[in-house]
Amino acid sequence: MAEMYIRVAEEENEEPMEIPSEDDGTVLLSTVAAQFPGACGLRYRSPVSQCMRGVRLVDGILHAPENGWGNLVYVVNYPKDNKRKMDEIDASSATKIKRGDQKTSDLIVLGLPWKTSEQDLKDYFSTFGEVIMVQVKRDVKTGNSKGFGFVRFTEWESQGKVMSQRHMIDGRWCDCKLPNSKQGPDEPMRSRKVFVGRCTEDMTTDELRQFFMQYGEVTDVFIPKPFRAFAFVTFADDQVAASLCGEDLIIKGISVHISNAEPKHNNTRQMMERAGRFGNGFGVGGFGERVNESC
DNA sequence: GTTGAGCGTT
Repeated sequence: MAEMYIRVAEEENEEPMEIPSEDDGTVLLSTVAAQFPGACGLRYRSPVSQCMRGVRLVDGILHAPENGWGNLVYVVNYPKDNKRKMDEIDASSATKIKRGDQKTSDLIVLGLPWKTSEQDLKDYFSTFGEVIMVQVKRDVKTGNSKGFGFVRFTEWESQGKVMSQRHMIDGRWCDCKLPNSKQGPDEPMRSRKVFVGRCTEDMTTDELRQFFMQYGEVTDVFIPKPFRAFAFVTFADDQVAASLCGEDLIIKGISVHISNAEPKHNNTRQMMERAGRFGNGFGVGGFGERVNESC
């Protein structure tokens, strides 16, 4: 069959575009979609009934009406017959991805000279962008640097640049990477409660409540006594809790890490208890029962 | 008072 084109338009009275058919007279949906992204089919106004008719579509192949394609103008069908909606879906998923990708996180700085201070770090990294947190990890007794620290930028671009190169800091080559606590997929969860790691002793329940209120209604704040450097925050909405998991948030200048409130352990007995609800669920000791309650 | 791959007082 000679090369043939059919006339296709976005709307019935718009200027049509000619779309090539295949050798057997059919038209591939993919060919239509190449010109009209998101297209899922074709329709046309029947010269006989004056009604809109759908074009037969089988396995991505559009089949001509009984009397051939003719000179009719075919109109593109979009999912739910609404192109604007498609655009909105695309836009929202795009921004969703964008948001997810552009969240900054703490970077671990490995290989620091013993003498490097937090001020040194801040001075150095500020050349890459606005720095909102630096830490040098030290021995609690001696105060000596452990030779590594953390840095957090405001801008995702700064973080990317810093991660992509080595750094000469006070005479040593240092590396900046995503810390282990951030690697790997964050496991999904349905809990309304989150674990807040790396709390400092001066953080009060009221302060934590005030801070986390910005994300949603807080129904409970629990800080273990004596001090254990972590806390639990429960939200009214599990989606709020889920959205915070994996994030590093800065409270009073301290970077805290939010994660699933389910304890991470590989204790067989506790795993059996959780999985099968063996025993009475109590007597795990410590705060275990608090972790599981209301989850 | 030392050191030089790692991972932040769960």
